[in-house]
Amino acid sequence: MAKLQKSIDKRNALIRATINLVNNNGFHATPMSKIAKMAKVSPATIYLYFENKQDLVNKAYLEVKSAFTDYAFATYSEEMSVSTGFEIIWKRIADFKLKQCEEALFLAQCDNTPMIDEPSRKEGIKHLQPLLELWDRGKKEGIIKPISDYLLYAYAINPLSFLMIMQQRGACAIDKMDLEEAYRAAWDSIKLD
Amino acid sequence: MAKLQKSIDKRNALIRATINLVNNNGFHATPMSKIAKMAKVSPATIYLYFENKQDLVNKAYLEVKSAFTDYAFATYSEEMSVSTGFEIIWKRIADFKLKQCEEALFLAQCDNTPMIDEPSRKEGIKHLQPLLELWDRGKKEGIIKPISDYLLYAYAINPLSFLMIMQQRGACAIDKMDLEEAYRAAWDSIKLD
DNA sequence: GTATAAAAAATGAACGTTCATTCTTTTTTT
DNA sequence: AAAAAAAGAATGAACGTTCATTTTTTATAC
Repeated sequence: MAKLQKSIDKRNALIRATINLVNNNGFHATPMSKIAKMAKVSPATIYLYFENKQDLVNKAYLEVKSAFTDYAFATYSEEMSVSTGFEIIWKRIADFKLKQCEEALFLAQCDNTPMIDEPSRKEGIKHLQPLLELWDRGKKEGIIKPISDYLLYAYAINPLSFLMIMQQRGACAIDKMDLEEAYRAAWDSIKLD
Repeated sequence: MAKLQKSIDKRNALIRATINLVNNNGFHATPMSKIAKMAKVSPATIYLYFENKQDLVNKAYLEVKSAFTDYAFATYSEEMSVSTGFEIIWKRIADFKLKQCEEALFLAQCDNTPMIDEPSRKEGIKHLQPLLELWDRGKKEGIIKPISDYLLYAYAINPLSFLMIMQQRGACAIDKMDLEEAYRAAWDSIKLD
């Protein structure tokens, strides 16, 4: 137990260090030596936990993505109405993106650069399935616009990524009012009529 | 003339090569030697045109950003009504983002990573001034929601970046109908009432 | 509990490679 | 023939990864 515990701590420290450094410097400007230093570990030790640098960043991506979607769907259940379900999910996503900025910023960087390899990227997308199913249901019930998931995502979810980045850079502060407003805009842009 | 012409050609070739390679590999995974090769130039020659690699990518960013905003505002004039002006600008932005994918993708990557240094990033933002002024006017006239420019941008413009990236990755194809729909959603989410 | 040996985990130094940049020479332009 | 532009080769630093050892943990015997 003690042994396993310790290993998990180190693994977590490595992932956290990776996220932090990649956020500030980008993937290729983050040397393994710095990751090791921040995680208080020898560079060689990283290779006991991960195959190589690419594997480290892929795993970091997938873990953060999982944490994100787990959080997003934690209070949602398929019995909810489409509009309630969407509101619940949207607000959880907003919460995550604006409060767990470090993780959210890392995901944004992963999604906007060639940093993550294609298989891991594909794997990451799968985690959004519950949202896509909700949208499908909404389309069948005539509540949500019959347009592609990409368009729905672009209108309703993606604006949150932009706001998160701006807030993270200190360009603006998003308050509760803003979020209420943003939620309404999101719902208005995907609901039918 | 011949000499100057030749120089500008080489400079352009270097910028284009940078954009292309950075899009596919990221900034730090794009060696000067490859940029030189793609531009059909010796690595040493790059340093006759740019101070160093950072300078090269900063200048590439600023030039693409200029091209983008020039295109966005080319058919807009301040005499137009707020709603007409917005429609004109929005559709030009959409046009640029979805047709000049290479440039647009490069900008997205610059805006979402620590690749560009802070002064150049600040400089790049200035180019959006006409849009911000239009929004100011709209707010004063009671046509546009009295919320921060960041929120307006997040709702109305940023979704286009997401769609561009998805289309570029081959995940989806955006057609004229989609764009008409997206425009309406954009306007609905920022207009007052 | 304590001593001991085998196994596992962790380390710092070293290796080979790659890269941004510079240097020296050659080619082109004036 | 002088000056400017361009080139390829060279340089030194930084990087990802591996190697040879050392330290820590685990398992076993008393």
